[in-house]
Amino acid sequence: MSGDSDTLFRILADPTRRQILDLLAERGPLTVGQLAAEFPDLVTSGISKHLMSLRAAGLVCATRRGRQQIYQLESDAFVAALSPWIAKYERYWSTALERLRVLAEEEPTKDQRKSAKDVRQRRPK
Amino acid sequence: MSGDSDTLFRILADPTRRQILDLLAERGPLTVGQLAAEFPDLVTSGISKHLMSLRAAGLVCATRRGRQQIYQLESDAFVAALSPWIAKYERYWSTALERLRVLAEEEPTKDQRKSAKDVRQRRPK
DNA sequence: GTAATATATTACTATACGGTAATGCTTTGG
DNA sequence: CCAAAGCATTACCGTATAGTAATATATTAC
Repeated sequence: MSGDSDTLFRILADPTRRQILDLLAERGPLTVGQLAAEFPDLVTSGISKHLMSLRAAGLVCATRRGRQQIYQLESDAFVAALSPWIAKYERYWSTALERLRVLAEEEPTKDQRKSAKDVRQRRPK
Repeated sequence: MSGDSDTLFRILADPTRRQILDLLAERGPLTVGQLAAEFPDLVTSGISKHLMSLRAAGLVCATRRGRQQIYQLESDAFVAALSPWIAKYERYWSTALERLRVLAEEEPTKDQRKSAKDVRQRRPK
């Protein structure tokens, strides 16, 4: 059932791992050293451990070149792993699916969100 | 940066919280007791704590009716919180976005993906 | 009024997990 | 061959957190 979602979301829970996925997604295949260079506060072996987790989850794959490993996003598996979960909320997404492209073309750095708290549903007595 | 994604994915990391979101998404507003009834292995106060977390994250909201609280999905905030992250992988999704609807229109409950043409009558040996 | 129901809160425990340091294993370079 | 580079693996530690039990608070029922 959701047995696979468990590992997926456990993997995605860590910000370092998410950032690794981000880097691989936007910059293509990278070695462990190149990835570790993006995390000055972390030790290389820590990055390696994260990469092993991502690899075990099938979200990335690696090919050796000499003494270095080149990691890259397993985009198909990545999408395939998340799609079923997202599909469960399809009716909520559907209105936003078109906005997704718009949102991607606007600057994604700024994070201004309007408060959705004011839409309080009132219950008829 | 990704400061808000951190809390979001930390919330989604727990399978119980994800299931709560699922229930609210597919069955509409529910009370704490109704939700707790879906988790026989857990104590009600545990569910209440999860609901507090979800509430603090803005993913659900609650309205009181007498002595019971009715929780419901904050679908707008939910979509708004996830969209920026999903948008980062937009080019990987784009090929799958159309498949999302197809995937949602197939029965999402059953997870048998074997071809139905081989299902013929079983013959005892 | 009192008792029972429905939820929230607190204190506590156990486990999981991210991080580091140390070590090991290949591969490249001299 | 020897040393260094690049990465993986192990052992260990600190902390975050999911779970429970107990208690608290508010509302309905009697």
